Order: sequence, then C-alpha cells, then structure tokens
Amino acid sequence: MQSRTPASRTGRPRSVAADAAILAATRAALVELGCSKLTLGDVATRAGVAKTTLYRRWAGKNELVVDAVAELFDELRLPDRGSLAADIEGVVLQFAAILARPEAKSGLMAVVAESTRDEALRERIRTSIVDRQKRLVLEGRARAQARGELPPETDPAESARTVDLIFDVVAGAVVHRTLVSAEPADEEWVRSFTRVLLLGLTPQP
Amino acid sequence: MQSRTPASRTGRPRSVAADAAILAATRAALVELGCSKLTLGDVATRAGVAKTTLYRRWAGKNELVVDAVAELFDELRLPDRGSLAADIEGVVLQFAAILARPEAKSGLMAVVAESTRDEALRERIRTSIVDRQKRLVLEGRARAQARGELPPETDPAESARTVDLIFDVVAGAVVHRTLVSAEPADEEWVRSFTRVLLLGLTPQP
DNA sequence: AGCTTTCGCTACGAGTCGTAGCGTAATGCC
DNA sequence: GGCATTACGCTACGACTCGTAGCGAAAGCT
Repeated sequence: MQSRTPASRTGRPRSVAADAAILAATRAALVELGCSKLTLGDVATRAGVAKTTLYRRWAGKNELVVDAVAELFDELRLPDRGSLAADIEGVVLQFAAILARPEAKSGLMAVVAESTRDEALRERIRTSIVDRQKRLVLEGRARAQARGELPPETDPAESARTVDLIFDVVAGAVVHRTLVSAEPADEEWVRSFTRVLLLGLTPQP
Repeated sequence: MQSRTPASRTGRPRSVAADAAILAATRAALVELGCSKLTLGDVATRAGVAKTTLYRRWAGKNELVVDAVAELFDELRLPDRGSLAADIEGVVLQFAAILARPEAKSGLMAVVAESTRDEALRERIRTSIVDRQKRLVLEGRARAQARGELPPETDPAESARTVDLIFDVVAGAVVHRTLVSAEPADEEWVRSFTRVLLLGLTPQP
C-alpha cells in the first residue's frame, strides 16, 4: 500500500494490523477534525501506535490521507443494469454516496489541492484513486458498444480522449455538486444529469 | 470585502492600500508556497504590514485566501458570440485560464476542502466566487432562449434546478480536468466538451 | 543460539499560532 | 485647535505541532 517490500526477507515484519488501525484512525480523525486540523500525533494515539511508526511508513500527512481515503473507493462496482443510462445512474449514485461521507469530502479535496504543487502526490492519487474510477468508464463504454448504444471505436487516440472527457465530466459534476454546491447528488439529480449527458442540452426532434 | 464597515464614522480609517497589498501578497505567497505552507506572518512581511493588522481584518487564513482568490474571477465576462455553443466555449476558456494559474489551483481547492467543515466559510465562497460564476450561466441561457436555441422556461423551480445542474457540470468538468487530471483545458478540449454538453453522448441522426 | 528489522518510548530544537500590551498615527466632531 | 476614537506597527509571550534522534525491547528468519 504505502511502500513496497522489495527485499526484506529477514527481520521483524511490519504489523499489517497496525496498517489497518492507522488508516482507520486516520479516517476517524478526518471525520472529527478535518484534514487541516489532523495531526499525525493524534492519529498515532487513536491507532494505538507510536508516532515514530507513522513517520517510518509514510512520508507525511498527505500520503497517509491518500491511502486512508483510497480504501473508501474499493467498493465501487459497475453492475450490469441493462442499459447505458441505468449503468451510469448506478455508478454515479455509488460515487456520490462515497463522496457524501465526511472523511472523503474533507480528505480528498485537501490532498487534491496539495497535489497541484507535488507531482509525486498527484501520481499517488492517480494510481490509487483516479485510475480505479476511470476503469469503470472504460467498462461501461465497452458494454454500451456491445449493446449497440454507442458506436464502436475507430481511432484509438480519439477514443482515449473521449474517455478522459467523459470521466472529467462525470466525476467533476458529482464532486462539484457535492462539495461546492453542497447539495446531495440524489436519485433525482442523477437522473437529470444522465439525461443531459446522453441527450445534451438542446432537445432533439 | 472582508468585513462590513457599518457604523464607524469616526476614528482612523482602514488603509485601502493595505488591503490591496495584502491580497496581492497572499496571491504571491500562494504561487511560491501553496496554501498549506502559507503563513500569515509571511504574508504580512510581503505586504509590508504588521502581522496584527492581518488578524484585525481577517478571521484566519481561509478567509484571507478566499478574498485573494475571488479577485481572480472578477475578469470573467460573457461576450455575445452569436450562438450558444460559441458562448459556452468562450466563457469556459476564460474559466480554464483562471484555473490554470497556480494561485487559483492551490488556493481555491484548499478552501473548498475546508468549507466542508465550516458553514460560514462555504457561504463566503458562495457569495464571493460561486454566485458570480453562476450568473454567467443564467445570462447565457437567457441569450440562447432569445435566439430560440433553448426552449423558454416553464416551471421556475424546474428551471432553477436545470441551471444548477448545468453549472455543476460545466464548472466541475473544468475543475476536474485542470486539477485532478492535471491537463490543460485548451481549445480542443473545450470544443469536445461543448459538443457533448449540447448534443450528448449518443449520436443523433 | 545469532542476526536483522520493527516497535514503543522519551526528549529535543525549530517553527508557527493567535493574542496582549503599548506608543503612535490618522481621521471626525466640537 | 483640541479631543475622542479607531487603526497601525512593533515586541513579546505561552502553547502547540513538527519531524528526528537515540535507546532498549520485541518478533521474525536461518
């Protein structure tokens, strides 16, 4: 998770239970204090480990929060609901449910803000959070193409750009709705959003 | 800006030059240090004022950053380009240009993250930044309706929900593209985005 | 056994925070 | 001009967090 274990066959192994306790304590601290007022000393106390153990495993607060928040997105799935619209609505509702949790709100945006000045942190966010979400877009499009709801891809480069565009639109809309507008992305909103995404603003004859 | 001056006719007035210097110094510090490593003492030194002056005018770092970033969005305009698509592309490009600046990237997302646990801060962001952006959406829709590109509004409540939806989609997509995907929202991307927003994903005959 | 790595604990200097206190400067009112 | 009122610059302060160093003990492997 937080660091590779390439060649350390000997010696006392790192406690995996401590890892889970630390990440859970981090989420609890995010809920109670938020990301800015979260201190590593407090997390260590909550997790029942020494503060030095935290610094031995993570480079700093940002990396710790990324790993703690990333686990929230493990539950994201894309069940086949029979149509592109239903698939979109289903996965967007799941994404919204995760973002509605206070530890995700406070933690995720804070580390994204930090990542604008930290290339390594942005890469960590990308591999452990963003790419996992983007895979759902790829999967959903493949299903829609198999159903004939979307045309098959022609140019692979153009196809990749489209996937990136869709991903930014979907994830960005949900994030903006939840965090900036601070209103719930409930079923009614998701239905309206899906309709606009599939059919566009201008009504078709 | 940061506080009302309701009934203080007597006494030495607050220096408006200091206000401008402080906000400019805040933006400079955002560029060099980012929001998390920005300290009020450093801002005071850059602005040439005492640290206590900062604390007399702003409640804390978050409020100061909001005011400093809000000024960046003053230049947002909605020139009439003749069509809804052209209007959208124009304003989105402006919005993307502002978000591309490092002081906006680092500062805006950080205070949005903080606002998830601070209702007063969220209200401050809404009135000084978000509402000003949303007004452009209202104006653009009115023009499109006058041109006949969009149907006139029927239910005012439904109309308000649609405006909120469009705003979350547009602003969210640009923010996500710029900050999370960390790629430029250039003209090509904006054209593709506008096409999807107006026509939808599923191709129409 | 012996070796290696991790863990818990304590202590430390450095830095920031937000505030209090004081004397001075700049305005409005009489 | 004199007075009250408010803002300003400056200094100093306790409290807190940070990240690290050092040490002895614990837990694994061969």
